[in-house]
Amino acid sequence: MLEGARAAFAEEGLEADMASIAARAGVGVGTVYRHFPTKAALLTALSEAHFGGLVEICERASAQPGSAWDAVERLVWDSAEFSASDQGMCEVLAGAPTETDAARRLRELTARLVEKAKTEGDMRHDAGPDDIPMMMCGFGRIAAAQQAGAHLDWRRYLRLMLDGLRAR
Amino acid sequence: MLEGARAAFAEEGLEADMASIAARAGVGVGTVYRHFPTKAALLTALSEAHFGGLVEICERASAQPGSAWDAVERLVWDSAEFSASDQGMCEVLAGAPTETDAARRLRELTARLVEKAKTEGDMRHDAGPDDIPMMMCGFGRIAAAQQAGAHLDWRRYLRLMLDGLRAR
DNA sequence: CACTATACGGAACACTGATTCCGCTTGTCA
DNA sequence: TGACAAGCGGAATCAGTGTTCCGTATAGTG
Repeated sequence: MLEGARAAFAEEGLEADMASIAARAGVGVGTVYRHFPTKAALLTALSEAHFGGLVEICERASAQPGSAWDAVERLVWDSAEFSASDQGMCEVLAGAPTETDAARRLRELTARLVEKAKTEGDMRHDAGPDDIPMMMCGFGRIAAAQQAGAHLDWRRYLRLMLDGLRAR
Repeated sequence: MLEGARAAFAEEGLEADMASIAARAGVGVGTVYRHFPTKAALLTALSEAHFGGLVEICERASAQPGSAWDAVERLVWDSAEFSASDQGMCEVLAGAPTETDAARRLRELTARLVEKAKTEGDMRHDAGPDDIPMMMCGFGRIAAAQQAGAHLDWRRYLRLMLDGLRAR
């Protein structure tokens, strides 16, 4: 059920309609509504799961040996790879800051890492706690556009952005 | 008429409805349709005008004395300032690449400037012709989100991005 | 097997927003 | 002044999509 919805949002973006979601899940729309009261609730559940995955990626990156900057690069690339093929989640990343537990956790973890990388001298001294979320917001837009056919390249975007964030 | 529509899109974004547009123009919806066959046509006209403004900014920046890199910085900041307060145009910038004369012209001008800045050695050697449009795509998303209340900062975004684009 | 409870599918409904259309106003001309 | 044309406003219409509801199928039970 969740899997079908995920597939629908992933391929069609957030405007995927309930009929399409239900079809992919192999059920009728009524059945979808028996599990989730609204489309928004369904999307929230999916987003929360995705952000949970991002938190895990972030924790894994933080735990790895090496500098905080290495961890930042690692989490950014892994998060992007984890999200890029999912149009729906890219649109969520590009949207207004999500206010769920996992999203808050994520912001906290990235802010901490940024702080550490600054004190280690690898990140520009004026980096702020929201720079990673901001970068991922832009990433979401560019990845979604790319998936929709624009000839943009999110890997290139991240390369530029990370270079901009690194200490000179 | 165009002015009313511009105001509506600027404040409410692209989802501003025809009733709101008509109201701001001080006319009925029928009158709007007497000038533009569809909402999309109206938006296209507005976009074309905006891109015309961006082309002008770009030409002015290119013509100024100084390095090509200076011109790039100038055009990026001026374009952003020119667009940031208009939610509708930010969404257009963030959307799929616009296919109008002015937009194509703009891509051409920025690509030329990038090429020049590279040969002058101020821009990273692997910069591509679409790097400026890509940057402005991200800008559009972040500026629109900021205007909608998110605590993001498009000036900061551009600062990072430009630093990423500059030669080390 | 007959009966009931549960879950399901998808047609019907409700709402939103773009587009159309018609009666009315306003200005022009004889 | 009265007939007519042009332009206008905004109610009516149409279409797309989220949500509800009900007849039907299924599984469990005595």
